[in-house]
Amino acid sequence: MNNIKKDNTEEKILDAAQTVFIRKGMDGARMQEIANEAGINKALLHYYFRSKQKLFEAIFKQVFKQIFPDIKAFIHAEIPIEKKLGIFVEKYIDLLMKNPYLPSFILQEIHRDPEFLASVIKGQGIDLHELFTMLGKEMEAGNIRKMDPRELMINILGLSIFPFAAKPLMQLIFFDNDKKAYKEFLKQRKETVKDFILNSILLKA
Amino acid sequence: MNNIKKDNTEEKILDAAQTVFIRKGMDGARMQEIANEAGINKALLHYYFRSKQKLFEAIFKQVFKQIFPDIKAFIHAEIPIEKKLGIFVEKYIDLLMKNPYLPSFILQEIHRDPEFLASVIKGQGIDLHELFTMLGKEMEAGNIRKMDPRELMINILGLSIFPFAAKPLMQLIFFDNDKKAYKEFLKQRKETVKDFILNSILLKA
DNA sequence: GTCTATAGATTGATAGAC
DNA sequence: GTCTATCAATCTATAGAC
Repeated sequence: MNNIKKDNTEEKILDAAQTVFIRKGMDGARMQEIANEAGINKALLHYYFRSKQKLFEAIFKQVFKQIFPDIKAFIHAEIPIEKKLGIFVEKYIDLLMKNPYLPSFILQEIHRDPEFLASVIKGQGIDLHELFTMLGKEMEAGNIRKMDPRELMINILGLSIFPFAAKPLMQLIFFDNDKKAYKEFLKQRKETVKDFILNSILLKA
Repeated sequence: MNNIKKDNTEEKILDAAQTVFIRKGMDGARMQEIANEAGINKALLHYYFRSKQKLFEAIFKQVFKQIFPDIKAFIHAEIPIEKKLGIFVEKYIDLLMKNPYLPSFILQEIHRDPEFLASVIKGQGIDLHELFTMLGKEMEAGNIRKMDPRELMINILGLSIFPFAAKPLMQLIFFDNDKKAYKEFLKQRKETVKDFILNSILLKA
């Protein structure tokens, strides 16, 4: 009963709005284009969602949840730290390969309306305390190099996200605009990013 | 004679346009706002630059040059590779600290109009061949771990750029929205990013 | 609930005086 | 070169019929 794709109007609008907003951003998106994408009329958008702003906020919240993968599940898993980090990187890059336009959309909107971003984050109750203490323990135990855990997290995110956020530019200057080659490169990064990080932080016995 | 700030109208327009376009992007920027910022009238914008599009293109080209620092100067310098990479990272992060909104602006626009991006890059004649062969030689000589030089470059760029591109989000979730603390964090990254990279790629003798 | 038609507001661009 | 006034196009939002 769960996998049956709803094809009621509200669902169609949400799907269409997500597509258009991610591609064009809040400023660039047009209600007409969203209506076309949904195969309905412009007025219906305002019937279901009061305004462009409200529709956008619904989409942003929905999309934003996706960039916080389910990390709690494996923070306390009984596996070595290098496995944990490896799984995180793989899951994250997998997510980005399925939604390659997500990073640039988020990066754009967090600058456009930081106050709204703050309200969304508050509403999500994101808690990174557990993550940091877990990393701290691994450093104390001498398993990984001692460093600011926030630095480590931002490095992991940067290495994973940047090639997607900057795709058109990187593809152009480093891969001669060869789409296939760049896609292959991104796929391989599930391994190379993992190696790059572990080579840097793992303390060789 | 060189440091005298031109205060003719064209210069004022270019300065104002850069400020507004970087803050709002092409779609979000308004000609009225640029005119206000420049302290002149809207009609004058169209007198100097024919259209919003032409004005934007002038700004983009101008801004884009800044993200390609003068690397040729030190590619062939007679210093060890770890020094070279260190200098590159430091220079790049310095540049970003002076222009913190540059990354998000570029990332936004390369997605919005990739064809224009391609024309700009062609016009700049960017050549990375020398850089790659230099890195290749260092790998052959056993000074750094063997890897795809494009991968190494993208990792360096990602580690340097991402914390600026994602500033509002990172500052919020990792630093409790403490502006000062995040700025200090970014400053320290001139060292920590360098360490993170060298720890990963340097082959210990 | 869904549509057509249109109002109301914003904005890029131009005309014309000085 | 610079300004005021205004046009023309675009876009969000609403009114009203079905």
